[in-house]
Amino acid sequence: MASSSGSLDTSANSHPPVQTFSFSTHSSFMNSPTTSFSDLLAYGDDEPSNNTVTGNQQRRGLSDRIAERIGSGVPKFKSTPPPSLPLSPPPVSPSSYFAIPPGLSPAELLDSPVLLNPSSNILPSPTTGTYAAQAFNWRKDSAQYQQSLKKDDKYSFDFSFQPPERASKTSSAMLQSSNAAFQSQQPWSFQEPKIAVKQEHSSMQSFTSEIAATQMNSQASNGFQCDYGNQQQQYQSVREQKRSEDGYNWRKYGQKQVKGSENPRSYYKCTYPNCPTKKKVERSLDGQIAEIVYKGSHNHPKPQSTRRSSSSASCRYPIQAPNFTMNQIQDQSFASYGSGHMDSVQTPENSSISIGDDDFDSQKSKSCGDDFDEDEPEAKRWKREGENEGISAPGSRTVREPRVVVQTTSDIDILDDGYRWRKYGQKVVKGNPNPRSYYKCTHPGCPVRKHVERASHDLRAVITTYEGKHNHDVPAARGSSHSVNKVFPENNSSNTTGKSSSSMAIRPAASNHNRSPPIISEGETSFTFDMLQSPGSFGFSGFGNPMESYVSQSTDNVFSRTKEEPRDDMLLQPLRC
DNA sequence: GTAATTTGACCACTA
DNA sequence: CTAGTGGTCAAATTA
Repeated sequence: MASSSGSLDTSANSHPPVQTFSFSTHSSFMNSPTTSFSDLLAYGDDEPSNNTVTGNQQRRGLSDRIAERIGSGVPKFKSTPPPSLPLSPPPVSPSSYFAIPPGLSPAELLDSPVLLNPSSNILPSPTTGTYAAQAFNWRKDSAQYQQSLKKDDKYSFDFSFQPPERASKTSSAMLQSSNAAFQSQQPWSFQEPKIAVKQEHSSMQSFTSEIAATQMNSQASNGFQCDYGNQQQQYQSVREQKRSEDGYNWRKYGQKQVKGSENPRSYYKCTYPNCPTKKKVERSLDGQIAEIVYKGSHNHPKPQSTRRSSSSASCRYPIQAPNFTMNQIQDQSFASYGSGHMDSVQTPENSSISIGDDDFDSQKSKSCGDDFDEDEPEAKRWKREGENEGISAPGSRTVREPRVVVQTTSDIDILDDGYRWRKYGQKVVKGNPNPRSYYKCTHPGCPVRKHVERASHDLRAVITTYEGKHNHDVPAARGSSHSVNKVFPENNSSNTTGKSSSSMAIRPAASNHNRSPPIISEGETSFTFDMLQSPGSFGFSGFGNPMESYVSQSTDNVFSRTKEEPRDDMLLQPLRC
């Protein structure tokens, strides 16, 4: 993938409104006006390794970066924790892009795995990277940024934009950031993670997801509790400190060069006692995250924002669990994917992922993708593990099932990911009673395929697995926003072989600019702010279907849609605290 | 001195 | 059964 260094940026202004999403303020939960978007952003960093980055680097103000980029430079963002975001007033009124409901911090939104999707249509497709792209373009310039950073693993991946000053809280700031985040073209687009490097994996796993996931987690654990008030503080504090990317503390317990990838893979465990969550991070040589895969779900709330100032280990885990945490939400939604980044956020329940080994196997054997071979094993394992670990504690869920808007695919569907797909098969694979639909990208010569199935564990969860990379751009948007969606530059890089992993890896946003907000690749869950706001609580109904639901920014009510799944039946139900 | 990271070795799983 | 690969352990190293 190309890291688009710079390219993204300036165009920021140009962000298509489409991407904009408005948060309608109905939800109480979002009420805290204070949270700034930047905070959100700040929340993002995930990499454990951040630590290594020098403080300066890490701390480097986002503003600086932005300045670099927007004005002049491209913010480098990558590994280091994005320092603060000094958001300069958005060229365009943020509001135009979207309004954040009071109480809801954009940052949170960003954090939320579910990215906001301006257009309800948008599905973050792993392959396309739909969401991610926009939201997470930040990293695009990563290369540059990285350079500035250390190159060894130590990079901090902090995704978080840490606003240097809370000033950023200002709505405008928030807006901007949000915009930026959501719009690929945002002024301060961050570098793309080179993730792209491994697009194969990345397609599914981009860190975007991670970010999102993590963010979500953050929110979940910390934030999404009904009382939002605290969050602000948390975030704030967080900002100041270097935070783990996803908000959790991780201990690296291994690193290895895996076959099929030039990128070393690092293994991390959540430092929280007895927390089974692990994650694997592949970084490109330049230090950018190429792939992140979460395994298991956290059985604890996210560490408080103040979290680890210094090293990851020190993180503090809040003892109290949030009343209503994203985790819960996630349970439904993200959890299903098992280990996705979402997992990180998620509670154990989450881990019930449905992607079964079988699935992968079947893919492989069944001709789905060549590439799968490589990925599969891992994915399988993790999935498996995830399943085992998986916990689904539906019972605890507060969240109601989201209303799912199903995009039905007829012959050719334009899925949320912005690409057009032709259904070419359907099958029940071992390990999952639910039929798996198989789709091919309709673009001539494009090898990308994907299959979608409902998680066996949780019908609400839809598992979408992408195979291959798109060798073309996202088709014209079907709705306004769509064009935006494409997140991942499938096209870009060299790898034609994209693998999609079903694992919930987060993949960094693709370089493509015009894409929609960050995406959780696998989970592909998004929810609209509306959802969030939706009365009752977060309304994260969207979460119900982690992968499936997307947030639609659109003013409409929230509704998550299940990706492809024909779950019409599902209705969004507002979450309640 | 403490804590985190690194790194080689070992183990388990799959083909 | 063997080889290959990935994941984890744990001692050594580094910060």
